[in-house]
Amino acid sequence: MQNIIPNIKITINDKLYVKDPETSELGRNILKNSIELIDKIGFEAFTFKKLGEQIQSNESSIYRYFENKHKLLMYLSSWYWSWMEYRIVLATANLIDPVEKLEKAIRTVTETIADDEATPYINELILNRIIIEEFSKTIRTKNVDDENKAGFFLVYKNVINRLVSAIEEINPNYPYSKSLASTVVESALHQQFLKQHLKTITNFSEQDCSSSFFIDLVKKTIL
Amino acid sequence: MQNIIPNIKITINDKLYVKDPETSELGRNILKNSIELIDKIGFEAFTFKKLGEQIQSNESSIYRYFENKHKLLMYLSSWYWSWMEYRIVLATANLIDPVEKLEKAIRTVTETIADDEATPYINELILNRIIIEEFSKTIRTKNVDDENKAGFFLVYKNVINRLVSAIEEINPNYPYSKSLASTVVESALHQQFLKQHLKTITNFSEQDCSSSFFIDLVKKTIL
DNA sequence: TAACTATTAATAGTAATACTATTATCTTTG
DNA sequence: CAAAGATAATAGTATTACTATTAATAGTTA
Repeated sequence: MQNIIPNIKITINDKLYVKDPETSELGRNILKNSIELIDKIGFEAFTFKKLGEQIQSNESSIYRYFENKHKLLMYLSSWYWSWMEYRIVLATANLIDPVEKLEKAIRTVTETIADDEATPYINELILNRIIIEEFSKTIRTKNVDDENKAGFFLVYKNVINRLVSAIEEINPNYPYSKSLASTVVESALHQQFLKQHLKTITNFSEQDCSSSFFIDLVKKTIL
Repeated sequence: MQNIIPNIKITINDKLYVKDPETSELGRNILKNSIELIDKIGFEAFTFKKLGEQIQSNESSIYRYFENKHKLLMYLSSWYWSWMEYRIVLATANLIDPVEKLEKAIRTVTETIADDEATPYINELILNRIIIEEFSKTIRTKNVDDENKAGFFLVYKNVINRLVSAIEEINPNYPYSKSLASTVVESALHQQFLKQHLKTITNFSEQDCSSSFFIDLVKKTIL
C-alpha cells in the first residue's frame, strides 16, 4: 500500500507524551530513531541515553517529550493501532457483501506490512516488527488497569471492535464475537512471531502470511 | 483436580538452575515464595533482594540457585507446561473417540485451574495466574533464539504438539494444525487475561471459562 | 537592537537494580 | 572431630531510570 491520503494525521492520547513529538524536528527524530533503536537492540536494552547518543542529542531532552520509555512504547503502539484501524476502514469502505468486508478486514490485520509513505518519520515496516516483538509489554504490566482507565488501549480496542462489527453483521447470533475478534488480532501477531522464532509450532514460514488460516477459521466458525 | 499420583516428579532442563531447588529446604522455599511474590508485586518489581527478605534469607543465597530472575521465571514456566502436558496425558488416556480426546485436551488447556496438592511448594492456582500475566515475558526477549536452541521451550512445544496430534487424528488433511494448536494455547491465556483486565473485548466474565468457545472454534474449523 | 521566551544541551547527582566477591558461620557426614 | 558443603552477612560495582540545575542557542516581539 502506498500514499494513503498524505495529509491524514493520526491523533494520539495526549497523556502519553509531555510534549507532542510531531510538532518539532527533535520530536520527529525521537520517533524515527526510537523505532529503529528498539528494533535493533530490543525494548529491554533500549534507554533514553542510548537514543540520545544516536540522535546526537541529550537524554534529558528526550525526557521533555516522554515521561519514560514505557510511555514512548505506548505512544508507538497507539500510533500503530490507529494506523491499522484507518487501513481497515479504507480497505472495507463501500463494500456491500459483508463476507467480503470481513475477509478484507481480517486480511488487513493479518497480512505482512509493507512500508507506507504516509509519514516520513515513521517506518511502518519496522514499527510492525516492534509491535510483533514488544506489544505484549505494553499490556502485561501491573498498571494495565490504570492505563486502561486512562484510555491508552482505546485504539487497540477500536481495531478489535471493527472486526466484531463485521462478524456480527454476518452472524448476529454467534455468541463469542468479541473473543473471536480479540483472538484473531492477538494471534495474528503471535503467528508472525512464531514463524520467525519458534518455527516448529506454526505452519507458516517467513515469507508467507497467515491470512488464509484466519479467514478460513473465522468463516467456518461463524457461518 | 486433586492428588494426581503424588510421587510424580517434574523434571526441568538443568540449564535453568545453578543448583536444583527441589533438593533443599531453601530451594523449595525459593520456589514457593517466588511464586507468591511475583503474583503479588509483578515480575518487573520482583527482585532477589525482596525475595530474600520474604524468606528471611539472603539475596546472594538465591543466586546460588538461579543465575537471574529471568531464569527463575523460565523455571516456573517450564514447571507449569510440564505439569500441563501431564494433565493432558492423564485427561485423554484410554479415550477411544478422537473427538472426545481433542475436546478433553482443549478443555484441560483452557479451563480455570484449581490448586492441585501434588507438590506442596508449588501452588498451581497462583502459578497459573503468573503464567497468564507473565509468560509472554519469557518468550518476547532478544534471546528467544538462543534459549530456544538451549531447549527451554521444549515443554511448551510439547503441550502444543499434543493438540496437534489430536487435531491430525481427526483430520489429517487440515493444513494449519500447528498454527491452530498454538493459537488455542496462546489465546487461552490471552482470554483469561482479557476477562480480568480488558473486559470489553472478551465474551467471558471472571467466573466463566473459555473452553466452550475454543472447542466450538476448533471443531468447526477442522471437521 | 535589546529583551524576553522557548527549546535544547551539558553536567551532575540520586536511588534502585542486578549482580559479584569475600569472608564468616553453621550444618552435615565420613 | 575434621573436612566439606551450604548459607548468611557485608561490601562493592556498573548500569539504569530518572531529577535538577544551569548554560547556550534560536526565534519573536517591542
